[in-house]
Amino acid sequence: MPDVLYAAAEPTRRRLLQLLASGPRTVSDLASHFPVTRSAISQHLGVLAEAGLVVNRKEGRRRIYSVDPSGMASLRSETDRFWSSELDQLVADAAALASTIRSNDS
Amino acid sequence: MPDVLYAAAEPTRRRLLQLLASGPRTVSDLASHFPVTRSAISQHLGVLAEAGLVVNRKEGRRRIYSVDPSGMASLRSETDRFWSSELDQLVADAAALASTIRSNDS
DNA sequence: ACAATACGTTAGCCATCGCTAACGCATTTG
DNA sequence: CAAATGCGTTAGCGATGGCTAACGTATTGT
Repeated sequence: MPDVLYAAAEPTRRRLLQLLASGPRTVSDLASHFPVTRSAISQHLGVLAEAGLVVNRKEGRRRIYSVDPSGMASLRSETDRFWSSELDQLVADAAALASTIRSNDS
Repeated sequence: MPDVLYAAAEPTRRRLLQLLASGPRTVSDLASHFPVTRSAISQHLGVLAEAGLVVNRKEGRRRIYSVDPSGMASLRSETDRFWSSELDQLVADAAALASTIRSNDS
């Protein structure tokens, strides 16, 4: 049970999840959006599946991947747990300060 | 300019950011919360600094690290950009389905 | 049956990562 | 002044990561 956040952090896998957000896709379809081999995409999908973020069903000779909502929910909760109230506060203060600076532009 | 999300994903660095959320801390103070060497922590802090997530000021012979609010804000925006409306919808549906199942418990 | 398609799997390469051990540099303390 | 403290830096090691090339396996089309 690998760390979902760690699995989702890799740039290629992030894009894969975003592509799958619009609906189920085949491996070749997904691979066509990347400069790397289909094999590489297949391995990335394997990592995502192992982390519980995607599932796949076989349909004829194609394998169709889709997002696993429950896995994504646990990813969501883990990121929410990271953004503690203190961190949120810091970010909010930074945003307020930035807008103050902007309003001082000459 | 390394990928902020990738830099923040590493477990030790995540905890470092959470520790720093409660306020500025010295390197030794931070290192005391981990099973690894102070050198390792120092290098992790270097990665976080390079990603713009933390800053440090020298105070006597101690170096005090704190969260860089603007860097954390960009991390925040990048995670928000990841959670597209489609992904949010999937997670929300999963939560609704889960509660439906729970209410069917015997 | 045979070729083509849509995959997964594996070996192997090279880069990166996290880490420790050892050292060096400034700063404070005695 | 010398010793101690608080750090950064570096070399080097083992492990992991992402990738390609090559091959194996179902499944479909002709």
